[in-house]
Amino acid sequence: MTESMNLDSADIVSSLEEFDSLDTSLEAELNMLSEEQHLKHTSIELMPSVLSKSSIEVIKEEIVEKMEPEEHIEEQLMEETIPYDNTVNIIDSVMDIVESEGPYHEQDLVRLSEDDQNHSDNDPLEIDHEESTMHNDHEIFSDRVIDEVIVGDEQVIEAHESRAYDDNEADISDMISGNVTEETVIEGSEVMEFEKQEIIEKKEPEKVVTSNVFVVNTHPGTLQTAQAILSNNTLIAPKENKVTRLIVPTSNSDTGQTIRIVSPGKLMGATAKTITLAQAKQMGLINLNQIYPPNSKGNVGKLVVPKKTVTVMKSPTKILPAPPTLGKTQKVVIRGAGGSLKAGTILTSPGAGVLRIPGAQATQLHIPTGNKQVQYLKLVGSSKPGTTLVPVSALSTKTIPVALQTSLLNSAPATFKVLPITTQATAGQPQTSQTVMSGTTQRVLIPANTSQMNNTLVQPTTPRTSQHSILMLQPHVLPQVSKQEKITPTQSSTVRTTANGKRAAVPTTKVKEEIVPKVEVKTEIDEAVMEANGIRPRKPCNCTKSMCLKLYCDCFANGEFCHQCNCTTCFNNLSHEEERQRAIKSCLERNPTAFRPKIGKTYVGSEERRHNKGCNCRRSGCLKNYCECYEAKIPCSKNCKCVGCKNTEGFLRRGLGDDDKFGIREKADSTSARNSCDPHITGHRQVLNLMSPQLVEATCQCLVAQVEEWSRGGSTDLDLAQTWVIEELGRCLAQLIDCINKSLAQIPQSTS
DNA sequence: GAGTTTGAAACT
DNA sequence: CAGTTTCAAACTC
Repeated sequence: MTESMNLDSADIVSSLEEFDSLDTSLEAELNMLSEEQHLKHTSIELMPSVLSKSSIEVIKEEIVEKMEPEEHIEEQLMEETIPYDNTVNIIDSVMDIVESEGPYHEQDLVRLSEDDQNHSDNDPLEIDHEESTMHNDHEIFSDRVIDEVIVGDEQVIEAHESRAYDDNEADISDMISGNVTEETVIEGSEVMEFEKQEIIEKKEPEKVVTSNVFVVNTHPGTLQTAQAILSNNTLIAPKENKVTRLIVPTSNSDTGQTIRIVSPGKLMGATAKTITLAQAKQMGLINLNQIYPPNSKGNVGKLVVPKKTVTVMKSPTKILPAPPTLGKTQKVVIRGAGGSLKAGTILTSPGAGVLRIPGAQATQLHIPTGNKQVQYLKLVGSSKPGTTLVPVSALSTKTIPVALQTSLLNSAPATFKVLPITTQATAGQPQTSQTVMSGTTQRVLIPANTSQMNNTLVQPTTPRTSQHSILMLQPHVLPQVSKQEKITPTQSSTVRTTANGKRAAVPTTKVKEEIVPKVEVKTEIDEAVMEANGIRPRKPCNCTKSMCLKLYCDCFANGEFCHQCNCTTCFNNLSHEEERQRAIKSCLERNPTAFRPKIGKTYVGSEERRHNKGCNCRRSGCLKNYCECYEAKIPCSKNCKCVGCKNTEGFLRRGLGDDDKFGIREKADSTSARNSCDPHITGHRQVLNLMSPQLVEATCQCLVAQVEEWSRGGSTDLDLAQTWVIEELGRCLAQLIDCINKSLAQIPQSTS
């Protein structure tokens, strides 16, 4: 990953943002047009071709006509969603797409990422077509996710209404219960001769006609196909079909027919999508090459695979620990070429389910940014013994630049378990090569073409990837790793302290290669070295009364499941996910930022991290670990309300005399690694010392801390992460320059 | 390891 | 918002 990934991520984010408004508009439009129907049914509406400009104009007029007599609806929608004019703009946007050729442009409905475009010729593209909903600004996660499921030769787009981590009671209830309230599937598949014109031309409002469009119940374990009822030019899916699959004849895929998916939504009443078949084709949703001919049974063809969905996600504004996955679908996108599993394929597994990938296929896993559930990928090679646990660090990277090695996937299908574990994974999992820790997670930086990665994961060979991969492993697996794997001397790592200052960490990260410099540090991964470096796994908690569901519990406060703790009556685990979610909600109600890092940055240009809330120490002088500031190895700030504070030295600025809150200056901790500017060393020697590897390392620590902080904050905004890192780099450079200047200014004095 | 101290979190 | 209680970690012996 690296540049390509960055571009890809940026483009994805951009695309999502661009589509957000359109999606919202479409929803508003559909709300107006099909309000009555979609309140009761999951329906699929077929519309005449809108591919031509004139047709679009017609539709535009129809929309206007339908909107005008319903001013109350319009007003409501304008309040909650978009201005009316946007609806027209949507049509224009659709028209633009129809008129354009090839991959999208920025002004189009969806702009393809660079990565996607690279594969657009041959590979269907995955775009999550997520239903947009109107949540308040406090929602934590995007509320809807569309997952694409591959079942054998079939692929289905499922539109889920995912959990909304929100203050909204209903949303929280959904979140807790794990309900999936909406699943809509479009699929071209085994279809009898489809008489499009017959359907379209039947416009008698109340006439019910059995169509040749089939709605398939795709509930697990069932595959009940029923002919959809055609009513008022709308195909009404059977009401009991919670998950429906529209079967469209292949002959229609290149027509101008419009598929309108109308599904009941809980938050805004109804949600809907309109996609023309031709548009879908052009977008890659429908790949004609994948339309299989009817089989020997005559009217049953194979499938038209809508390979693309479009996901619109709102940037999360809250962090939430380890969301539940019960009843949810996990999605992993296979990138890269090779085999029958083409790039862009989206694999899903229900809950902590299993993804089965045909052998020798995958080259890269992509975790959608909105998929908060997928935090670990447990790669279980059926063709090889052992498993590989691949944690996804709060989706800080959208793509796991980890290829599934061919050998792992050869011949027999590999099994991929998506484990909804935050940080404390199950012990005893055989792991990969060298690991380093990052607080609750550990990252592995794997040099490209490392032959030692044979049994685990290797870097994809696609040219857009860089020479490194990241694996993030749990601290507890380190001993196992050290026993199983040989250390690669060229592996890179850094040592730093996490945002909350409580965890020693040695992350190696390539989240933004061009931003985060690498520091070569030879590391032997064993506990002795870890301890010597001040690295240690997160401490287990000892909670006895809080059931680990209050912020007293560090595990819970850090958004982690308890694992190998000494706690009693622990509810901070998957077995008590419902209680846990309630507790999370409760904490968030008390303090919306409860799960955000306590240690944050000051304003741009500032040099230090600081405790966002500040401490309130009275007796410790802020010189014991009782003090959160001291524990985090940062000086107390103006945010603190401490009494008799002696923790006033600035991080990396000790001795510079500019950060003494109370004029008291005591060395707080001799073991602290925060001092990169020793005031006792002056002159050229000081300058040289300043330019030491330690300083570089410290700088990297700060940069990595930014990424981690961003990650822990639950944000999926890569631009924000980049901004943070750049700002931090600027601060570090400013500090360095400041130190050098001051050192140079002391040279005449020291030498004289 | 038991008891004490401490301060954040939770509660009123 | 302030005062009090609860809690678990840090600390001391």
